[in-house]
Amino acid sequence: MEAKQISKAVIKRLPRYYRYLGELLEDNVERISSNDLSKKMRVTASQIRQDLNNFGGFGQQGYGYNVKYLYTEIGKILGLDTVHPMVIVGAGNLGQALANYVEFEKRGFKLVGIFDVNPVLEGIAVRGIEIQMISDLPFFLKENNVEIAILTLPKNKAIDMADILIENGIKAIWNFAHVDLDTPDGVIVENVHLSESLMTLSYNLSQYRQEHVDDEK
Amino acid sequence: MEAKQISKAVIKRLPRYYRYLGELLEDNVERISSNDLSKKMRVTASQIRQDLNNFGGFGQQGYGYNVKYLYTEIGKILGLDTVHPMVIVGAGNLGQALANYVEFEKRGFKLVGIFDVNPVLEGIAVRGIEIQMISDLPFFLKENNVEIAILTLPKNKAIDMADILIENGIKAIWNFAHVDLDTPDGVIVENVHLSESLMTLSYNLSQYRQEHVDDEK
DNA sequence: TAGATTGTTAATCGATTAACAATC
DNA sequence: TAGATTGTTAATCGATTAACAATC
Repeated sequence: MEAKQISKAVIKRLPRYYRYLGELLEDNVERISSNDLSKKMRVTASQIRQDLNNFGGFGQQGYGYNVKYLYTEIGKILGLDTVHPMVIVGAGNLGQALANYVEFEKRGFKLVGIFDVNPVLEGIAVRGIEIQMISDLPFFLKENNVEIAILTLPKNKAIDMADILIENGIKAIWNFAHVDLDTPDGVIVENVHLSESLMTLSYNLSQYRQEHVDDEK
Repeated sequence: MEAKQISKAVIKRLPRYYRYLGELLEDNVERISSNDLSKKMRVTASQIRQDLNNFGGFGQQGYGYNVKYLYTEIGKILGLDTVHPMVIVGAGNLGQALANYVEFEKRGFKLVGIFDVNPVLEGIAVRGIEIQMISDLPFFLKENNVEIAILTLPKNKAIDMADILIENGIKAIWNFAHVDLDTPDGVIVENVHLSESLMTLSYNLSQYRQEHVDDEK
């Protein structure tokens, strides 16, 4: 099974390739060279060729890459060729907003359940899906073969909930809580730390201003 | 003004240090060594010391780092010691969810306005702030000295809106639209590409399953 | 003073870019 | 066949880790 380990940096770039190829496909572009793509994406052509060759030779000398083919192949690599049932755990503002994100469905991420710890929310429907209590979770996850959980609970509740999710067979947590979850081998965590992203923005803003103090008259 | 350029990797780690130090502070921990912090954060002590020394010598030999002092200093570096008025542009589900994120206010990010292009939304209040139309934006931004815009419009509208924002003095865009914005020098973009994050999760999930096919009986 | 721990230099590791032979 | 462009090796660049002298 020993596939050559692919670096995280490469993986993080794959969805962006996928997005650009999707746009080219919509524009009915049939083929593209690494050089042309590199100009669009503002990366080096060398990087594109290196990245893609981690997964196989998708191109053809003298021709470039077939857009449709490459798009499909990257989709497969990203696991977008199968349907992933998902649940949202935490039906607050963010949880509800994500529940309404129809984009995900297009990529095979199918929301099948929404859960919360707050009894007040029980039975309220979000995009046609009724919010359930955590007590119903174990049965529901098994019944629906759910592997992905979106965790949008506040941080104090998120840690315990992660344990419950893992106990009940969840294999991947998309974590929006401001904590680092500690999970066993075989359970993946992908963090979206919004406040950290905003702080990075803030740093860059302050930084730029400091560097250009002299510019002002 | 020529400060040594600090790498993006370091910047991305700063908010995480800030978060851990904040937690230590809450737990009334007075000092911590790079070694102890490294165990908590699961990074090397060497990296912590290297990272911090980009900004100055915050520690003391034989003692370690004073938690409160270091927390404050990193806060300053991140620009959290000043108030940043912000507007949300795009009052859909995600925009409204972010509007309700009180966490941000604690860090100095103050939501002052919400805008949308859809006339139906005009006047509706989200957390006490009435949604305004884009026509009111130029005056509002100047009046309130707004430098940060949260862009939560669909991608087809986001590009034009970014131009409008920049024309009206916005210096930083927190971009949730699935496009790469093209901005002039001096305007910062921080992307939150949710679908790309979810695809990364999907890749890792598929990958792990493939690598462990043999494990199943 | 002795022990602890930083700040910083040097060594290693990994990722990006450049170059070019292979080949469509 | 000639031109274009990939796949891939080699060179460069940057980031991480290790080591240790400086110093509290």
